[in-house]
Amino acid sequence: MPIEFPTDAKAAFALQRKLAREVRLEACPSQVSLVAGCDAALSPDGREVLGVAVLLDYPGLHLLHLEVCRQPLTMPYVPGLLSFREGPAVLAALEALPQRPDLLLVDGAGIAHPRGLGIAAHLGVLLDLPAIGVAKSRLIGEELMPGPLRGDRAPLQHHGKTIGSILRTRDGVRPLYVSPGHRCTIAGAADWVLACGRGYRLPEPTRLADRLAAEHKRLLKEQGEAHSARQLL
DNA sequence: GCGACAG
DNA sequence: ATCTTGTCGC
Repeated sequence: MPIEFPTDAKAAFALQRKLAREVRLEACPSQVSLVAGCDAALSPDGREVLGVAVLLDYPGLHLLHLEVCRQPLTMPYVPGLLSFREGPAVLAALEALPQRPDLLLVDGAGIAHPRGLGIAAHLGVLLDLPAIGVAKSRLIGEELMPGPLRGDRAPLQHHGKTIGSILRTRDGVRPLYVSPGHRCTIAGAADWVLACGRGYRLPEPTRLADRLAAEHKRLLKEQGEAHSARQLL
């Protein structure tokens, strides 16, 4: 049974507080040759979650492998409980990768979360992999703006504590909210996100996972429409 | 009670 | 996330 992802909100809260204690903020890996990225999308009918995991080489950042896993949607979107909605499908995709990555970049928050366990931290702990949360918008923390140039960063603080970085990954473009997920430091997380960048706002791992998730969803939609058309003829 | 709120 | 066209700027 998927004890990792209870459907009940009470159980989910309790599990987050428990797993948050297992998060380790240590030095990020120095030797990285494989980087993974993950994201999710909804199936065309909105009843399933498409978990997507990609494996890239480093520092080349070329796509080596793509894995897509479909799981039934069991939870509505509730801020703070995202991992219980997308986690099952994304975890399955990550576990299906042919090799274990040295680092994982996740579309979503790391420890910059109400209970310290955003989806990047949740997945990082479950897989015991160095993980980084790369969010496109803020979940918690003060909205301090970094400088306008790529690489500029401002501390993401909450209740006086720094929990991540607001990082500018492209000149003059909206910053990303980066926080460590597991086995990584706050500074190291931002450094790795920049190191995995290829000129776009999103670092390659999550950018590819993002794009391929949308691509796969579109394919499913076309297949569904073709099937419906045949039924009519 | 009133706002805020990853994807 | 998802619904959606054109449009301003490098």
